[in-house]
Amino acid sequence: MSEEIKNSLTTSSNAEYVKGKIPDDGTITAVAEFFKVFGDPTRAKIMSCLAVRDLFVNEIAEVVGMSVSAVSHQLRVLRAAKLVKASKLGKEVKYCLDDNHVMQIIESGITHVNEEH
Amino acid sequence: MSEEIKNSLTTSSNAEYVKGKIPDDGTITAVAEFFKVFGDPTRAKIMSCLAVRDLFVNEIAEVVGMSVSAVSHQLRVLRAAKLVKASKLGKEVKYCLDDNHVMQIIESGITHVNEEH
DNA sequence: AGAACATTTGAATAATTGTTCAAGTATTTG
DNA sequence: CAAATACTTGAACAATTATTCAAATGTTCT
Repeated sequence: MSEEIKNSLTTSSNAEYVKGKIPDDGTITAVAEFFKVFGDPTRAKIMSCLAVRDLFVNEIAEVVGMSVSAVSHQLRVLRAAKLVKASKLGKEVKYCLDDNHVMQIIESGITHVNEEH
Repeated sequence: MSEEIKNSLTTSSNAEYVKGKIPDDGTITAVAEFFKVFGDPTRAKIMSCLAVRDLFVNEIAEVVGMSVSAVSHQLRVLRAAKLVKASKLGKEVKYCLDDNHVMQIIESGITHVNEEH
């Protein structure tokens, strides 16, 4: 059978079927955007810290071993993603995890990387 | 009480305590690396497709609306991360998800972005 | 062997991103 | 009020990355 006829019967309809089954573009973009936030070691480490205990910015900086400025920049990203929450106490700012399943997601990542293939 | 003395009692030990409780740097880096792969809309879409049905490269390209070359480049990333698997059938290559909980992770992402705050 | 097809690969380019440094805001303390 | 502290912000820079384009590989079919 010629390639042309074969394509008209199989290839196109296979793609068409899948197109109708996957999430819409907006959802997929949002999900990718969400995971991108986890995809940086500094941010992942910050979230791991806050899973243990609420901390001030300078404490986070000490734990992750980076400048306060660098940490602050990343905290802004995490705040925008609604993954951490800030509360001002005097001149200090205390940060905590904002989302119940943040740590659940990180842990599923840890589970994955600890598996051998 | 002076800041200096206060710091020697509280700030440092708080950071020290958390340092001992978080995963080691290697694990955190690996986890971040893992999530980075999910953090691109093209790759997320490709994985969503393969969750529906195993597909050839040209079919994936048609579904995601990108060039075969661009898709092939991303498939290489996904293969390296052991998230998809390739099998050659004649001159075509069929791809499928390689990992049981790939879709589980994407779905936890979808759940998150669908939640209102 | 040669043409057609499916996929991969490498180099180039444009865009995004993480960190640093310097300066800014806000709060407390002497 | 001035100095010190805690944090944020903006600009600049280096590094990474996604896509495109052209060329290469490998397979099937005549």
